[in-house]
Amino acid sequence: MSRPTIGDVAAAAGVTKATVSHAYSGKRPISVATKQRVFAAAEQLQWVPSSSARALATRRANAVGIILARDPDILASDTFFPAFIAGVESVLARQEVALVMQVVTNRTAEERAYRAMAHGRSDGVILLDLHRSDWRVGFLQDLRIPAVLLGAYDGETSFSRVRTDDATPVKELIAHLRAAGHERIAHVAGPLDYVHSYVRARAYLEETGTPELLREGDFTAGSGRDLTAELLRLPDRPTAIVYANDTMAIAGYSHARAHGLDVPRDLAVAGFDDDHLSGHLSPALTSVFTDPRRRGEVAAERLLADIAGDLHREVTVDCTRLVLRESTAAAAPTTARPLLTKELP
Amino acid sequence: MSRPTIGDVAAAAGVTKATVSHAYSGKRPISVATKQRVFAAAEQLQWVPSSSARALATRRANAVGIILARDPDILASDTFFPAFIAGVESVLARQEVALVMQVVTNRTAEERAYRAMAHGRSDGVILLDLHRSDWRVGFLQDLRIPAVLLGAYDGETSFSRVRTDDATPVKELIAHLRAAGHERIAHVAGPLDYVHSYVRARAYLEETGTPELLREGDFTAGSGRDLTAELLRLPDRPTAIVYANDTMAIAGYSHARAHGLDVPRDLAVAGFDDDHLSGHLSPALTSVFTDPRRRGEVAAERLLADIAGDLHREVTVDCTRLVLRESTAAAAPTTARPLLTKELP
DNA sequence: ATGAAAGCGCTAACAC
DNA sequence: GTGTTAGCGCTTTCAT
Repeated sequence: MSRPTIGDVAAAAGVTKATVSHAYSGKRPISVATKQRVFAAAEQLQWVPSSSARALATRRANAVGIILARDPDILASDTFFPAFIAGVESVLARQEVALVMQVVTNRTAEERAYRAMAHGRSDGVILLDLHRSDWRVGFLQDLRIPAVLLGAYDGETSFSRVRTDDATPVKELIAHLRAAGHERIAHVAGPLDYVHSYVRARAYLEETGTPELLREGDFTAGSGRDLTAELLRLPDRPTAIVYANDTMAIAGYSHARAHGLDVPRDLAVAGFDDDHLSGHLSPALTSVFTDPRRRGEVAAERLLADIAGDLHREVTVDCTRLVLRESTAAAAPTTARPLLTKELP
Repeated sequence: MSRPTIGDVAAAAGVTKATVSHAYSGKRPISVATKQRVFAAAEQLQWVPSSSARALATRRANAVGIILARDPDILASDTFFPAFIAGVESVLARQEVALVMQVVTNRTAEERAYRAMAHGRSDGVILLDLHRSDWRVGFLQDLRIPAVLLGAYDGETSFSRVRTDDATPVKELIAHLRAAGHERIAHVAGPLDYVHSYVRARAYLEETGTPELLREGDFTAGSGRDLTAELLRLPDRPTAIVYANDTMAIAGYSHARAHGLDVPRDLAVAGFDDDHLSGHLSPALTSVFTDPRRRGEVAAERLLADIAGDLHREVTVDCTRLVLRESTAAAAPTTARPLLTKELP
């Protein structure tokens, strides 16, 4: 006995396949009596419509896709991702839409994956990690598949965008540090071809006007450590550093402390994205909560709307929030303490 | 112009659909010349086979599923999950198999989701978060869909299992603490109906024989804090606590420190799962690295093998590793310092 | 209110 | 080595 099909249910209920189909979809009136017979038969046979057959017939996969062109290692330590997915899923679950994920490692595979998404695997995709000039935007437009872009993508596009204001919290952070007396404030950015990194870095520059204190990292702990070391070796070293994520911030302040600096007394430190452990570090890390979960919800809602035909809208999610903690608590030193002078707190 | 189909390619290449199909699948010999014409036509039309049509015809979705019955909030702060997915994906990517994820919030939705997986959405599923007696095992057996169980599920099943030895690192940890002089060692477990929590707790009991120092948490920071408070209020309080995950451990030691205890001098603390920030806390947290990435790879490989017909095997992944750090570094106190006596380190 | 039949785009017997 | 012809299990006209 193989899996029951709609034909089996129809036979059992003494009707045709069309009736069974309509009993469920409600796309035409079915008498209560037969409806009941159909449901009973389906229940009894444990029938579930085949999603691939339905997908073929309706040209709807009832799935949306996310393709990640990240190194699996980076994915593994990413704090943004699971929360974002959780948000996406909480919306998709309501409509019984599935999420199809694919991680790819090169451009060819990525194109093929997007093509597959457009050709039956999914009804639309969410684009993450946008580059300032992102080939995927034009590519997907050619593929004519609905897409939602996460982030402040500035290029030409008619896709829906879900943006957040990353600039404001950076500026607030700097204002906060300034108010505490800091004058030399550095920024360790993420890769600057990412729009989100770029926006944060630009906000930093607009607010401070000190490009000589800007460094481009890659979100890994290693780059956080190395660039911190570089900044602290500067003749006129910064007394505060704002990092583009918490991982780099932690690695950075660990380095500073290992070299005798006290955080926040000798060096104030702030991260970005508010990792769930950041409040538990010691000193607790000032960060910017960006509500990835909520952004996932909004992106999913926006995509479903696009798929349903309500096209091309722009949504701004107001969800970033500065979380001030000990790592930026103290007043800035009047003179920067020298590095490499080991001393106990 | 709509999306090109295999028929369009066939027409353009001057052959039939079957030839196009076979040119790609290699399931029957096609002359080099026509093969080239076919590929050229496909390339020119940008044709990609429709995955839903193929799925219907072959009864293969070329996808595997993971269904999570977790609260989205828990998912969002889970350190295991992204790394595991990364591992799964790195294997699936090679075969161009997609990963279909669904998060469900109740049993009905969960059953429906598994049924959909079995009926065209996927070719097999990976079961996470196994309970000691898990209804899904029988359910999926009835559905006759390949499945791989992650963890030391002991119930009756013919599904493949990917197990790890969680007991040994717990015992090693306790031995380590004992060697440092600790005599009262407590354990804050995860929910005991989860097999992995249960196995760890049982190992703890076998090694210590002190059920009075065992508490059942739920992996959240809140439960870590509350149960730590409870343990520290004990007349003869523990001098060391082993937690079932890092989040509870952090919350626990933060609580202890807020009440005047020094970690590790007054209380040694160890976590489990080695969150990527745990090495950067201060004191750095002793934990057990469980290589979720590798387990994801093995689970995916095992599932693909099951799908391919190589059924029902049991794989043990030897990947857990004790990571000793400062939080368990110091010698145990000869007498436990009292709680609530605020004092500076 | 229901039935009959024609696809959706592919694969797989079965021919030759 | 290639063409022909049925399906896969649904949805959706077109009838009645």
